[in-house]
Amino acid sequence: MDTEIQSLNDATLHYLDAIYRLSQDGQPATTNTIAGKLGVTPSGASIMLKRLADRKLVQLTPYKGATLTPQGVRIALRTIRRHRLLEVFLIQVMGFQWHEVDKHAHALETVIDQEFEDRIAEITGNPTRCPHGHVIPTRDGVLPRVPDVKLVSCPVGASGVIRCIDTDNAEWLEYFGQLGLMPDARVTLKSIAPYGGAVTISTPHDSITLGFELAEVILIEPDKPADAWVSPAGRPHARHARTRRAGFRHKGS
Amino acid sequence: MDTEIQSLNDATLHYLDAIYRLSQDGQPATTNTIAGKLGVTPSGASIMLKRLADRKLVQLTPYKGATLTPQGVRIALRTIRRHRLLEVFLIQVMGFQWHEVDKHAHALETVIDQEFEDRIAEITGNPTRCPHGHVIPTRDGVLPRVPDVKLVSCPVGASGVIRCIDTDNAEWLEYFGQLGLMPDARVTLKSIAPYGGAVTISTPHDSITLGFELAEVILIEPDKPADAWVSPAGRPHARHARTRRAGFRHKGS
DNA sequence: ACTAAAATTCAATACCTGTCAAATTAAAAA
DNA sequence: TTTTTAATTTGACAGGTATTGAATTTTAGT
Repeated sequence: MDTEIQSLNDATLHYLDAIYRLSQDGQPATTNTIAGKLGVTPSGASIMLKRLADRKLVQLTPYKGATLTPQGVRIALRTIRRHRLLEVFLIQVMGFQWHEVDKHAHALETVIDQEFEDRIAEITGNPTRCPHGHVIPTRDGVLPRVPDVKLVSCPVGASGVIRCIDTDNAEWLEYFGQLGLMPDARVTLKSIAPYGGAVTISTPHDSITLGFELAEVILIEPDKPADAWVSPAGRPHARHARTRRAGFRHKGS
Repeated sequence: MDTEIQSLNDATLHYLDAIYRLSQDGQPATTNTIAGKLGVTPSGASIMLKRLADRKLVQLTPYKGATLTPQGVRIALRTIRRHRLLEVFLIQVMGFQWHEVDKHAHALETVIDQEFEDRIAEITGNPTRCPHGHVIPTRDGVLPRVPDVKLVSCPVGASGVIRCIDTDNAEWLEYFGQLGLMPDARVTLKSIAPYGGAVTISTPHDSITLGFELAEVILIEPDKPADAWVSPAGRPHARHARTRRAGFRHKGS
């Protein structure tokens, strides 16, 4: 009610956007990663973080990192909604390719207003996901939960439907596009070489091998819920990798 | 070659845009009018003008006014092209109304890049005029000449086709829209009350009376070229009101 | 030509976002 | 625990755009 998005400028919105995405894993966003994502020096980011904290948009613990306040989250989700709606629009209406839209959406997301956002949403048919599969926050600022899991955290043999290619790297996206690895594609995980090695996937047409780093950004909705997966020893896998550092533990119990 | 548009920021582009349009009548744009158009104080505009002059984008004569350098013109025309293409796009593709588009185009014109401009041009079919009828500069920076003349500078009885409603006042535009006074409408000038009084116009359907200030923004392409008009005394009218202050002289000789 | 009014510029200052280099704090290694 | 390394913050400063209010120049009126 107090701080409204119209009164904030590009820089602020981009910071909030970045912080939101970097802290989605539960960990606060660090000064360094924020600076990296925004292309400024850590000093610059540090100064700006303090300013945002003064404005009660972020919760800052010096030397530890930043999280958004509820205010900050609201604004970040608004910007993220605009970004993702724009991406849909840019592909659907303007004929851009999916690896081109992020940069344009980034430039536009901070200058469009509510009227424009609403118009885009209407024209594109109120989509719930962006072209890469990220969930679009609703108009009233809710980010719906989805059952997406990392392909590489599924057991070998698992199959499902790609829901999201979770990267903003245009080159990677172009490559994924060429391979047909995009939302709605069916995939089966064939093998993962140990210690971050190559990942082999099959689609109805192909067998594809990717580096681990690349494969890691593929999110799927598995045919069987994660709960049903059973490890060789007969124990169910942990549902989320969130609370622990890695998705897999290679040592028993 | 030297100063490229990508390296310039919003403020600079908006200034160049404003100066271009204010100096289109041949007179340099004054500090005051620039400030007024941009919503800043004259002091602010003055400072900025000096900065633009340092960058060789404007030709500044202190206390007299500013004109764009060829560099400045190039950039202004680029921005104006983007603005007007965006206006077409906003109506044609996004369904906005013609009195709404100026503000959105203004916000967007400085953030889109060449690729985006080209895409819009293509989608909208490379229009030559914006929805209000202003000529769109070509991609290589040429503003085509058109035979538009002020309706109120035509002799009573003249008729023609509206080519441009030359204002960015949203309320006026909405009103003109309601009256059907927009590009392509046929009109005949019925009367002009002297000393800036009411102007009466007829369309195929209506007879409309407007205040002089409002009527002044209507530009038409007359059925007969201006050269053919003959004043009561038998001498042809001046072709352009440019070199003199007013379109009309009420005193003889 | 002289004065009053209007337009313009200047001076001092502010805000925002950034930089670099130095100081500080936290985390990791020995 | 001490030392080394990495991450973060601070300080000093810059660039860009604005403000207000005072000084100046131009224009218009008598």
